[in-house]
Amino acid sequence: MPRAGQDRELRPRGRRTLERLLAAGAKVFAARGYHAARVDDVVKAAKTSHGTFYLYFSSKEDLFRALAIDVAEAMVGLARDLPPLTDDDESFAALHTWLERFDRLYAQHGPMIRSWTEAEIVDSEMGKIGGDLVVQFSQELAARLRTAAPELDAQIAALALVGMIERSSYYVEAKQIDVDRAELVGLLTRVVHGGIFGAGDRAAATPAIAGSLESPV
Amino acid sequence: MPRAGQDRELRPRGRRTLERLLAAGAKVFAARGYHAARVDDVVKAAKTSHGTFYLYFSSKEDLFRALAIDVAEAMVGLARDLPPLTDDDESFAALHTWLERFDRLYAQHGPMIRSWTEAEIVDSEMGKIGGDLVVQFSQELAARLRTAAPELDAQIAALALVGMIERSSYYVEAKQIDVDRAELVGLLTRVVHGGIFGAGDRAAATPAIAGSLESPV
Amino acid sequence: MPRAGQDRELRPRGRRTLERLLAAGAKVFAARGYHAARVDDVVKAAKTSHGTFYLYFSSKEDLFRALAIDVAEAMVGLARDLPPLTDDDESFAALHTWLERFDRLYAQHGPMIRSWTEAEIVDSEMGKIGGDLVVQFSQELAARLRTAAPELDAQIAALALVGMIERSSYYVEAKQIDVDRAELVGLLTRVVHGGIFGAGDRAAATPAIAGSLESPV
Amino acid sequence: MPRAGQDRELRPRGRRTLERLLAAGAKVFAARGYHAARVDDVVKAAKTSHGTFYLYFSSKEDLFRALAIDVAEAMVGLARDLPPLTDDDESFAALHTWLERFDRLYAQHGPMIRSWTEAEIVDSEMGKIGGDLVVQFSQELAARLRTAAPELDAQIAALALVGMIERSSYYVEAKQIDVDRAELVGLLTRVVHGGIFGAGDRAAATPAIAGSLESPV
DNA sequence: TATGAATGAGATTTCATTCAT
DNA sequence: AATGAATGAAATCTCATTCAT
Repeated sequence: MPRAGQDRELRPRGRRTLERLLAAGAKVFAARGYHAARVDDVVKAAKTSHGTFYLYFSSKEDLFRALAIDVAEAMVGLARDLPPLTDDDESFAALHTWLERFDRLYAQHGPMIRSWTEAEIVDSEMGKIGGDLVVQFSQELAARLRTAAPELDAQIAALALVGMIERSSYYVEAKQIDVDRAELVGLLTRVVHGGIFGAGDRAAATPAIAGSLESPV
Repeated sequence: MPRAGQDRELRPRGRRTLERLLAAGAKVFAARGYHAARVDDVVKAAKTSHGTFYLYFSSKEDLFRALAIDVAEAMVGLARDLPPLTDDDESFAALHTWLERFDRLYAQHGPMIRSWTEAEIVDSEMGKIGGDLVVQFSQELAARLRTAAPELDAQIAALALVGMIERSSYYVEAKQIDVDRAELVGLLTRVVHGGIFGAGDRAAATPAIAGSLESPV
Repeated sequence: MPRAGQDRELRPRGRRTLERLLAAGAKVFAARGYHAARVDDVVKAAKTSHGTFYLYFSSKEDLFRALAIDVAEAMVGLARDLPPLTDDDESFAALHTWLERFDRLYAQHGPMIRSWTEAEIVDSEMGKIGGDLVVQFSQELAARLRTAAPELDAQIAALALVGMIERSSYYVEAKQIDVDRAELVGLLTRVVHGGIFGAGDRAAATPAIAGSLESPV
Repeated sequence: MPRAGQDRELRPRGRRTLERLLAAGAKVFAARGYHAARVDDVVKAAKTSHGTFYLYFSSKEDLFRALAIDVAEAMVGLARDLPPLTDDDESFAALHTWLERFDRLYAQHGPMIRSWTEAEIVDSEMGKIGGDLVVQFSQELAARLRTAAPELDAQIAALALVGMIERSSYYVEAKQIDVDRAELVGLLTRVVHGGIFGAGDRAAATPAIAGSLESPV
């Protein structure tokens, strides 16, 4: 019995069925999240049957993984295209353009990315692609930051900035707050740039601080 | 049967049981996440019975809500204490102190907040609490920003910064990345401050941008 | 520990509590039926506690039995008062008066009587009182019928008539059909009387019938 | 999951399973009554699984309803065949034949009807089906009565007679009393006929009656 | 290749009854 | 005599996965 896996040889009919299942999965996971998504929802949306589903995927998680990998690849590709960061108008414009691409990609894949967190799938195959998208993203950004703002801890700064970008898009996408996308991108560009190049050395202003963390709450 | 709700009159014994259940809930949700958490895990951790659980909470979700509201309240309280923002060392130090408090609170409630994100997608009411929290947070921040950086759209900027602060803590807490807490707080302070006061007007650098959003993907 | 039973010595306070529980039980069983009635409903209605309930009754069934016995006694008392039946106006009027009493009693105890069937409590103590109310009732009626209409099988006829009387009241009481009580009683009187004294011998009209019962459906 | 409802398209296998479940339901409800019947009993009797049960019925009540509707339909069909009633031997014989059919149908569905009574109290929709049945029955009878005995209130008389017929069968079926079926049918025929045509106008015998209803109990 | 049907472990929830004060 | 709290067996229902055709 040829078990699961969408990488086996497929004839045209099978290919179409696989496509339908993937599309249906994307739709259902986006609409209901990983846990609330029912295999039944997926097969109904794909106009096929349970039996067929398990012909193409070994489990619900397997389908999710297939979809997540696509998203991850698109996102990792984007991360690689992050422009070098310098304190001039050209770099600013390039960053802006890049954030626009991010925004569009997020608009497309946001729901899946959100389900991702929910799915909590820690898995080797997924790891191969990028373990965590955020890590990949922040590593790319960190590389740019190391030359752009050597006085910042590139690793942490990258993390913070990726968090900002992702969450802003998330809030907007989830419609928890209603703002204009173009404005958001414009603002993000300025704040990211400002955060990197406008973050002067205020060491003098925080002398006793490290210690205070150890003081009682 | 005296149905659910932890707001009915309680004797010492009942109060203790309630406390045990809340503590157990926090522990279990933190350890396994909302979906994987079983009422059975909770009652075992609280060393009580299923029946007793439903004496205090009408459902697993109800318990989660009770815990989430506690967290939300603590967080909203913190938001109110956000200091005014000006471009000087004093404000910088105040922001730093505030971010330390945020960090500690997040360290305390992080696991719950993570489960929250997970629960959110399925449950609308839960989403409302979470959404409200973000809104409250960003409104407080927006109020400070309006005077601090009038050239930024306060609403959006606040959203972005809240996203950054929250996500950074989230990533760290989720141990996806291992960084020193004090360093994170220091960096966040600098990037937030820099993002606000270092975000000069680069309008000239983005002339054709609005249009580009309308171009096909 | 002085277990259950409402027949133990009771001080004034205890007596009042018992009374409240009985009243509450009557109300709750009437409103929701035996199975849907919750001990909790009863103790709430009686403004007392679960613990107290089991001080007076050994179980939910025990309470039901206590109430059922009261009803049964009232009904059996009524059955004994059934007047002799003769084919004259005097007897007709007496029957009418008796059916009025039945109607009133049923209005009072109907809900409990209905729960009775539902409760399906077959029990020795209950048996002592009357096993089945219907049996007692129809026996009394059968005794009157034996002299009134010797050509009818008194046992069966009594059963049928009791069924008619009880069900009519039931339908009206359950408001499944809306009719005037006085009219119902008037009509029942006429039909019962007519059924007894107007049921001439039509043996000739049913010669081959007994056999037909054995023919296939 | 293809949710419940036995009206979806079914292949032979599914049809057989459905049949098995219906048969098992009838058996279990008959044997234990509505409340004491467990879904587990049903699936065991049908030699299938819980999961399968819920594939065909959304709940225990749903199964009961399906069975009840079958019974109701059979009964309503019978009601329609009620012969016209006139005061002669032919009509008497026709009524007798009809009551035989009723008796057979009741013998067949009696156990379900008994469970019905039990379920009715709790469930309103079920009550509606039961109520409807009585209404339909008595309406058919009332139509015949209007020409047969215009001096009786057809509506109420029909109700009373239906009550008698149904309850007699019920008592016998519930084995509360042991009588010969043929004799019961014979007697019912005579009493019904007598009740209709032998119920002379005794208005003179009940002058003060209406008022007496208003006197205190 | 496809499918409808079946499965059953496991999750949540209820509620009569008992406990401890 | 009274009570709030606790219990846990038992019931219903869900749904990812496998079976049989």
